[in-house]
Amino acid sequence: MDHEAHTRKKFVNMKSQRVKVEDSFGPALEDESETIEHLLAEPKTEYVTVDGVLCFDKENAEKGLNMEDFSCGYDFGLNTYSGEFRSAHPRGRHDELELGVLDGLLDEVDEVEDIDAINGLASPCDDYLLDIGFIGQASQLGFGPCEGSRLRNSSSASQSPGLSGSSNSAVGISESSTVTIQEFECKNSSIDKAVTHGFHGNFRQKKRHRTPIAHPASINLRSLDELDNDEKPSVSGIVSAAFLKEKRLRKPTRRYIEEFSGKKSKDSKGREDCSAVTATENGRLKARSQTKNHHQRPRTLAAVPEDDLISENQTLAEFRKQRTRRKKYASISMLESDESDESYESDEQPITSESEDDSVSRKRSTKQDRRKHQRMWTPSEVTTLVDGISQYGVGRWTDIKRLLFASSPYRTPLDLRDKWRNILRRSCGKELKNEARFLSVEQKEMRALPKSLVPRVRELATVHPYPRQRGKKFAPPILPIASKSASSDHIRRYVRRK
DNA sequence: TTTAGGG
DNA sequence: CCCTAAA
Repeated sequence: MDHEAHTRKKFVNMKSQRVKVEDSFGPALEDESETIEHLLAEPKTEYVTVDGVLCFDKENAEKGLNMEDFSCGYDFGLNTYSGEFRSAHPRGRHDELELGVLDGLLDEVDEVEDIDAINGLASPCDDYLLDIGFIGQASQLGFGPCEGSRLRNSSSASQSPGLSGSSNSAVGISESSTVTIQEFECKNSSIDKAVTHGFHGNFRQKKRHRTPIAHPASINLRSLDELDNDEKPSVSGIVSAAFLKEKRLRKPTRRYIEEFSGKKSKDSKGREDCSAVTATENGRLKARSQTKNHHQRPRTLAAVPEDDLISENQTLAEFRKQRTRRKKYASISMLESDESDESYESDEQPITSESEDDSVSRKRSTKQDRRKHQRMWTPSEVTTLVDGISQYGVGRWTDIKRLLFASSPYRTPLDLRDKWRNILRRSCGKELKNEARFLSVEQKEMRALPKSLVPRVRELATVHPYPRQRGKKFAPPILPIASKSASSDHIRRYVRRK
């Protein structure tokens, strides 16, 4: 009795902490399962997890699929979990421990996905991992060493041996289970699909279920669609659960169809390397959601690793394009190791990251990926740029980059050009205009180009009317240098501009 | 692949 | 900074 109450309370706390929702749970719930129901319903992620897994489990049992390792490890997690909660026997002696651990686990996760959780629909991946971990915990605690060991076995069967040692600590178990999931995910795509599907589908359907395995492709698409639409409904759990279900039925976007028509033929196992770099990718939306796996290493899966990389490269031509460009410039100058940050670091993310590191990077990548870190132009840089322009001419951005900015990989020729454009705009047009009104004097100083440069800039500006100069109508018609041939051009410009 | 322009 | 069209 006491335990029950205590349990509930703890859970409520836990949930509200994680989802940051006012707990609307009824104060007194008759039986345990009821309680669980509510708890799960609120932050629909858990709910989904359980359902999905259960379904999956059932599916496995019925179909007798040959996914031993996965279904094994997973089943246990699930069975354990559901059993634990439905049994209405919180098992006094485990209560404290369990809750503690769960709490801890959630905390841990919370750190990782903080904001996402608030948004109601945490990014699927996060949930994914979270839930796995959660289940792992539950199983471990609920059933004690027995189940724990089984779980461990299952995971160790397909996973690196190191994890099998963590039989006793709850953390160890959860970790191993998590790893197992990831493992199989990159190992067996069909399973992956099925599971993903299960996770995001079947909200209220405890008994009936679709046949995930039967149509891996469609499922995959659908679940990916889900991933794609990470516009997170900021609704409370219950509502969004329904909403999600609704959304689930939407047909996948064209992009996904295209993208995975090629991919699914080859088992889309590891998507690691794309995930990390999503920051710079064009189709950012989708890739971001894949950040979950990006740390899994090839190691145990001798069979697959290359394959997926290839498919990845094939499908992400754009991305590759960008990346190669960056790499090129990176190779130009390897110095300034600490300056070449995100952009490059992300390239080798899969290698350096660990399980823990994983969460950190994931957080980061989900956050700031809209723009690649904006870097202020230092006066010296500006000087260099102007130097380069006067030296090599306007428009030779690549040359200038290569020769003068070789040491700053983050400045692409494009950046140089943009900067020049800005400089010009400022130097010729109304110098200060209105833009800097809110800036302090210091800031203005900082922002304004070095005085020594102004004359040069002006000079260059007169020589090379870069964009269509609006401000510098000082010497527009004259153009001492280019009298005839170019003058017509300029005239045309002026005409057109107006 | 690089530049130019527009956003 | 980002994106695209042109070259």
